Amino acid sequence: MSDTTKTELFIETPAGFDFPRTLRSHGWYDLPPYELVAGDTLARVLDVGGAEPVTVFVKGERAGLRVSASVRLGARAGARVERDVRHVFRLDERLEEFYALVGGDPEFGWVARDGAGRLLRSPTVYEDLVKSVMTTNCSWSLTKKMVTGLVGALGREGRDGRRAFPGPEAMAAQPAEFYREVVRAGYRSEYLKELAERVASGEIDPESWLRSELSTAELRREMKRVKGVGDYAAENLLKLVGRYDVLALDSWVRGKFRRVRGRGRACDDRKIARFYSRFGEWRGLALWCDMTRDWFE
DNA sequence: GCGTCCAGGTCTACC
DNA sequence: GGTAGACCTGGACGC
Repeated sequence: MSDTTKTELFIETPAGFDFPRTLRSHGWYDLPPYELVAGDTLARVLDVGGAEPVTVFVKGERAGLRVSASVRLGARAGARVERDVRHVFRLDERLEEFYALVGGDPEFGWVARDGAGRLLRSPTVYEDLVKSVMTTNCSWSLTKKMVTGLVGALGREGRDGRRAFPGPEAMAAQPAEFYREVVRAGYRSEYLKELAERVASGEIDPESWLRSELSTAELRREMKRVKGVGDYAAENLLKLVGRYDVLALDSWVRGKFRRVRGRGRACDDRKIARFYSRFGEWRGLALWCDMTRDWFE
């Protein structure tokens, strides 16, 4: 239940939901507009359709999330905030089948017990798409630099000075030089410009991927029509829209698998795929939980 | 200080 | 369909 007429909302979470684990489920919490405050609160600016964006602070409590907004919210803005918070923490995602599957596995039972498996995402698929392009072929520090530059330069500013993630229209209005010189996106600059233009014009609708009836293979092909989105980025996005029958192997996962499961010996992708194949349509999520287990120990 | 390597890959040309 | 080479950037590392 939630009260949308005040600046504070309480949103119930599903049984077993683990706030810290979801918050730090992967690196997104470390990229603007997300900001970790005092180690246990997620701050972020949300564009809720009003004259100015709103900063919200989300903190985990027993059985729910406490959401504080920077300004008094009307009913419509409050509903938007709740929708976005539910979306980014995946509160409506049904994981019972996954937990039943891993619960019967001696090595993966902890996943269900600990409430793992909810991957933090952005309020829009568009934001996840842009960020995914910015994670490719570079260090994490460069990804942070690019995202920080983009948000700092183009994001709408809230009352407290924090900025929202820019929408496709704002991004499409910038020349490729902006992405090269300000965002420092290098060869990705043309890709980002083209992506923003295609989304702003309606040629591509990333939000539709959330409810697409295409098979995972077909949706993957659709995602890869975006320049800058290859196998890894597409599969990462598939996970973020709730398709877990892909692995999204990158150099970090390959290295981690080698250390955790391969006894330090090099493993090719087929071996990694075989290892998680017993989890069927949930193999990508099982892989991610397995590779990040030590983050929370 | 400088050069090299490589990181949460992808694209294009070519076979 | 598979593969080689190019591609921006910036931090780490060796010298």
